[in-house]
Amino acid sequence: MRIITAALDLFGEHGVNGTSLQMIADALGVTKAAVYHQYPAKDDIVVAAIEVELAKVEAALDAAEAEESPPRARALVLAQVIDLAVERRTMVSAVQHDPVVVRLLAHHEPFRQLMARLSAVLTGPDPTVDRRVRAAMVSAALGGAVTQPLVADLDDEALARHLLTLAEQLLALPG
Amino acid sequence: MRIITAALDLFGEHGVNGTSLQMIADALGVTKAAVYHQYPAKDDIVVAAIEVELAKVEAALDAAEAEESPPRARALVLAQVIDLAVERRTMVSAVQHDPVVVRLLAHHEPFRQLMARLSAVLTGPDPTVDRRVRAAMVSAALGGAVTQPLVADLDDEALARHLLTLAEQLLALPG
DNA sequence: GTCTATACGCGGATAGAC
DNA sequence: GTCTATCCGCGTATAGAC
Repeated sequence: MRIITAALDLFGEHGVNGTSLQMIADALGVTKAAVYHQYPAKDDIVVAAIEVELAKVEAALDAAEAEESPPRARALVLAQVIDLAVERRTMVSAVQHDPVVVRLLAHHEPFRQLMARLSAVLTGPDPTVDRRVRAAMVSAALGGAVTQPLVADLDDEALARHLLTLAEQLLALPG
Repeated sequence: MRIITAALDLFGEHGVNGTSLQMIADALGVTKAAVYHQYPAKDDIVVAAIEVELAKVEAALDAAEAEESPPRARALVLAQVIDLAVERRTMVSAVQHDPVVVRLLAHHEPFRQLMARLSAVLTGPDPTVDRRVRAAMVSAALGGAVTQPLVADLDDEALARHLLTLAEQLLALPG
């Protein structure tokens, strides 16, 4: 678990390919071999790290899907996901687009289903093309906006508040 | 120039760290040494590749900044940038968040100025916090949304049209 | 669980011939 | 401009002792 924490920080800063097992071991003050004892291969560390983060998204989805009203479900998920992204700005944005992560996730069925659930909540029950593009934009914007220099000076609370308002506004369909 | 083209494709697929000079050389059907003859180091290839792409953004900015009306300038830039992003979906999204690229761009003054100009056009002459968050979201959304599975089935023209409408909507300030 | 030691390949990079 | 050949370091991974 300490390995996962250290790995996520390093992945965020250097990317997965840019993070060696030596770096992870150094961050923990142990040797590479000690790390290998817990995870037989580097990919296993990556998968475990992603799972930890996605578990939080899954919890948010579970709560949201218990809601009756789609707009209310959407609001719940947005608030949670935004908090997660804002809290760990660098890591979320970097890992989300990392080619290694993308490849692992594309082949990982549980993750694909999770993303499908997230998309469904964001688009609502009637996923027109317009709503799908909106949902895609919001997904990308939440993960990506948090690292923009433009908003680097905003504290977490303020950034999260603005993002939530604007994401809601973009998803609401006065189009 | 062929090197840059090949490199950009590979960077998009594997990330910068995941792309070796051997891969680039193989893609061109030459040896590593031949590549080194034109670019003394890998970083030089990365910088050159980024410059090629950013030159297109710069051209759009030049045209836009000649406009009198800020909203009209914004619309011009948006249309251009969206076309660029949609046209080369994978590459733009991957390279934009690549840790190596991010680090190079953070230390490269011409790049920083270009990004500042882009931000200025997106926020308009009065960059309130609200407008800055909107601009950050749009920046992130344009580069990131194009690779979302949600919109993978849309053709370039349709995706670009929707993105432009929604980006405009998000930037317009009925907030 | 953690260590030392080591294998093996591939990474970036260079020298020098054609 | 492109080649062959080579250097060196670091990457992942394993073996085996404590």
